[in-house]
Amino acid sequence: MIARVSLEIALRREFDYLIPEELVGQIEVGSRVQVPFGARKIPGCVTALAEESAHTHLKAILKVIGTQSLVTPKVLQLARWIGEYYCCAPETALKAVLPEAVRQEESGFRERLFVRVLNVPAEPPKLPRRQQDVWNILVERRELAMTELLTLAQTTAATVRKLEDRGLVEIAPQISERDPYSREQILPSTPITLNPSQVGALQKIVAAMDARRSAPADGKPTAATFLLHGVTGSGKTEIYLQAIAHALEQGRGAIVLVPEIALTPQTVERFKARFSSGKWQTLVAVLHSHLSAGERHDEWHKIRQGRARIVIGARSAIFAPVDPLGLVIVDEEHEQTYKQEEAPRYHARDVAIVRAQMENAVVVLGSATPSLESYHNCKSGKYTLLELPERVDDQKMPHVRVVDMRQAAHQEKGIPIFSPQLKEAITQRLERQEQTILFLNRRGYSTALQCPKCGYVAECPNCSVSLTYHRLEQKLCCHICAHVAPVPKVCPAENCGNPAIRFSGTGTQKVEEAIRKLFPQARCHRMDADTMKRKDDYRRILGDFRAGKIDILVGTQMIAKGLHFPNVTLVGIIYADSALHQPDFRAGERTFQLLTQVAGRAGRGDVEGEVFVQAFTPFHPAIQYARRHDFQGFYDQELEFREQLKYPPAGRVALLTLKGRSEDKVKFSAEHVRRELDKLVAPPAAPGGEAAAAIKDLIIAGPAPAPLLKAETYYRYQLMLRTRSMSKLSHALAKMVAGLTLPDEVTMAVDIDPVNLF
DNA sequence: AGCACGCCGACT
DNA sequence: GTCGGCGTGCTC
Repeated sequence: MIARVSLEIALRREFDYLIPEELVGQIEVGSRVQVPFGARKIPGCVTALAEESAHTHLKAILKVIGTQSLVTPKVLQLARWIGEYYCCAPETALKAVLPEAVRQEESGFRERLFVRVLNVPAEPPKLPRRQQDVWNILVERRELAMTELLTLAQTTAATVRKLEDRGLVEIAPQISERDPYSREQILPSTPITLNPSQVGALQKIVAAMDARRSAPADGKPTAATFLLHGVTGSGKTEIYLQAIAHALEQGRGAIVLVPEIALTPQTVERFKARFSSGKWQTLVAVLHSHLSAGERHDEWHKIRQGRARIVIGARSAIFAPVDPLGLVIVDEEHEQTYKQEEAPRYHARDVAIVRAQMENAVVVLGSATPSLESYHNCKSGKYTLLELPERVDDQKMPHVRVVDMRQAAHQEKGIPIFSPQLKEAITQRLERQEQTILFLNRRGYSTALQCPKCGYVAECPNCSVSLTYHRLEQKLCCHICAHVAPVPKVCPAENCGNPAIRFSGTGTQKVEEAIRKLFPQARCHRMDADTMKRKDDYRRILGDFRAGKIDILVGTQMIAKGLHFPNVTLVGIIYADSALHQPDFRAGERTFQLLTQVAGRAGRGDVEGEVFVQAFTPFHPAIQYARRHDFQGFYDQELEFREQLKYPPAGRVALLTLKGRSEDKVKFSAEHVRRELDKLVAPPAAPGGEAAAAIKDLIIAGPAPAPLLKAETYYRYQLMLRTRSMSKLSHALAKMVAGLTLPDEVTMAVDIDPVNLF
């Protein structure tokens, strides 16, 4: 018997090995093995079994890693698709499919000593006092971990050993699963009655699940992707829960993807609560980056062993070995965090759809502000649109006022932080004891430090950005590479030395300070990456806010999502257009999404909410459509713009980024790549050879310096490709990459369907 | 990816 | 005469 093995080095080739006598039966497709490779020993994954090989002199597999095949054939197939579509080595794709904690042999299950009561004598045994204390606890608990027992009884292991000598208890090592949510109290919940539009949506999802369940295994899989478009507070989660219950009823499992920041204990609790008891009781596994390696290992194996049928997790949870898979939920499907920014550069939402298709499962994408791509796919009939037009509790949408900051700037000297209107609104809230959220997507105090005399600007030595001034820490920080520099007292430029260097631009620190000056009586708190250093900070501040101990919460992106505070009646967006004028075709879409999401924080109680959007371009469509809560209107006008320039969803984009320490070499290499790409449009007639198929609609832009030319000491040049058929381009790119020779110090990244153009 | 082999320049 | 540069090729 021969095994085909994909090694953990990106060779883009597989190698055949003999399966030694003693390992026959232990090795199957998906097993992880260690094989000899030249003089080295390399881990790999068995991708196929065969009777014979084209090669002679085969070496034998050295050993099997782990007790079970780790990659299921279905996930293996998915990894193959990722390698092909995202134009990366299949080995790179395969590596992404298993968490590091599972791949590492040593971080296995944790064994701990457990004490178990063997028999309770009819007569209570006569024991010395210490032993009696221990015995009393044991009789009540029957079995518990040694460490736990020792803390409870305030004694040492010797006392417990005495009980063992008496034959009353047994001390033995046992696998002890780490439970990252052991501290949370889970109160069981039951399904909530749905309103008519929720019922309609759920019925369609359930019907599709039934249809796919009965689809013949060898038949052509049918697509069943739903886009659940529901405003904030329209009850999407309840639909997810009831659809998952249906999957369990079918004997299948479910994967729930949420953006990393949404993986709060509250979210997880909601899913655990529903399935912690009752007819469809199952474990809910959780996978995200804040777990320890051990926790991740145990959560993953809960799924692999089939004990957990539901997985809730961030991006990579789409690879969870749920089998059979019935349903995949992608909540907040428009979120950028679903795109992995290193190879394999996959988009978890799109991988979800492909995986579901392979496994006859159903996908539900949920969002209040769907991506243009997904909405477009509904219009073209690829997905089915499900609308939840009203909030479940009959709350009104907040009233959004757009404030023209050009006028405010006229009235005061310089650019103000607060318009008179917003100031007035905050005053009112403080008087009425209601809460305010102020949003600004920029942390720090000032965005730049400049000398008014000579024009010097403090810049990062590693990146082409100016350094942000952090006032509390008295530091200049680079928000790209985290470089830190002291704050100069005088202008450091040669022959200048001007002591009057100035700060410009506003960050959250400055907003917080301004609030303290304007409203000294208000209790104000800031929430951004700088104040969220400790693990507990997030929960603590939100707890205080919920309890009414904070009047005004100032924050970045992280306060934009999913928070639900009934007493918040005012939301102020300090500079709504700060992201609008970036060189990215999605700038408008992002701004629309952000404004809608942030505005959704207001008025979730009895009082109608009010939102102030301060902007220098108040008539920009992204701002105006967000003001009117008009997604359809925004979609229509934005699509028109995308059509004109063949940007997604009208076309597909691939971004090639060349990177290196020498700008000249990077630029030269990029030009070389450009010439290679030109051949894809008009392939040179190869005499005798087959001419490669031309990609006639390919548009090549660049090479051009990346919007952020230098980042973390690397210069970057980019080429942007646009076409209607990405799979064709992907293939052609893979071929080109294989035949490409770049200087040692220059690397090229291929990003298919990029979301970040920096 | 890593490591061998191999073919030309500047050194003990 | 040898040490060492990194180009090319191979690993089942």
